[in-house]
Amino acid sequence: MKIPDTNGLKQILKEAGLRVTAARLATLELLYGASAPLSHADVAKHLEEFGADQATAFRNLNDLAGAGLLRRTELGDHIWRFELIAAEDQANKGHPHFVCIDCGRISCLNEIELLEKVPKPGQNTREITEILLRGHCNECE
Amino acid sequence: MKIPDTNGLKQILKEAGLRVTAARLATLELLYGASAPLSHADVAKHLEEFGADQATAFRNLNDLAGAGLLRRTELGDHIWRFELIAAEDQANKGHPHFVCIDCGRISCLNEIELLEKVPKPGQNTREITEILLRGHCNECE
DNA sequence: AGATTTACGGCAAACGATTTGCAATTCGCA
DNA sequence: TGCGAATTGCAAATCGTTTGCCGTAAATCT
Repeated sequence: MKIPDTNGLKQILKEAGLRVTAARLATLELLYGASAPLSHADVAKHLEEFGADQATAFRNLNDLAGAGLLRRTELGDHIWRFELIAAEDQANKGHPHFVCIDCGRISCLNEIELLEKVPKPGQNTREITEILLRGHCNECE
Repeated sequence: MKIPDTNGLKQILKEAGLRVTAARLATLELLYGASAPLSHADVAKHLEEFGADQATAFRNLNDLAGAGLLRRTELGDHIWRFELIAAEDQANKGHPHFVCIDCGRISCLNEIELLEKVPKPGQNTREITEILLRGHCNECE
């Protein structure tokens, strides 16, 4: 994903009706560089290097999610994770996630065929909002 | 679902390698009568009438789930819920599950095409062991 | 640029859900 | 019936997350 420069990030925040602060810029920047959803703890740890507090991380993530910039998901391990809602992603519902049941790492899948395959409503399913796959990742032998 | 009598429940516990205790029998009985997954709190409240402790409820649910009698799910509200794994379900495991994030009910999908589509290992995924879909079911308007 | 308004950040304490340590009790088996 | 291991009760600890309070900084207006 293309990472906007600082001015771009400021723009994004302003358009969302949020004030531009160092913590928020750092949060957005981190998320733009991430390849999978990040937990509150991930972001908080990163922000601590800037002297920012856990509570700030939590509040900002929730604010950003509330403003529609982030998606807040729960992948089955009782930890909220946040990921940018990419422009091309806003149109559809989001991509499948993969959880490694050994190391817990989360990754994003972009297999479009899968997305198109699944959401057809069945006899029980009216609307599918999330696809989650579990298994073993390549790094856990 | 047909509810086994007390002897049947004892049998189930023994076969799972668990000791038969009053708390476990009450837990199983409650779950057999439930029409949707129950939370720890639901079960704990029920067990308190028998003088049993919260911790016992929690431990038993996890033990039963570990023994393969219950399924532990997360509906997106950060509360674990437990549901009996039906006999016919235990036999053919490996099919995708669908969780209604409104009522919590879990249904089994048997769309083979999906199964074949997904498990091809990607750059992160070595082996996929579970497919979980979340969304709204037809009965929750 | 300076004053004003108000959102935001820092810190610590509160919170609910879940887990754990430990001693006392109960279960299953010989 | 008695012993050893599994289970329980109780309280305290832990985890992820939220909140209150007050000082600070960002946006707006002049």
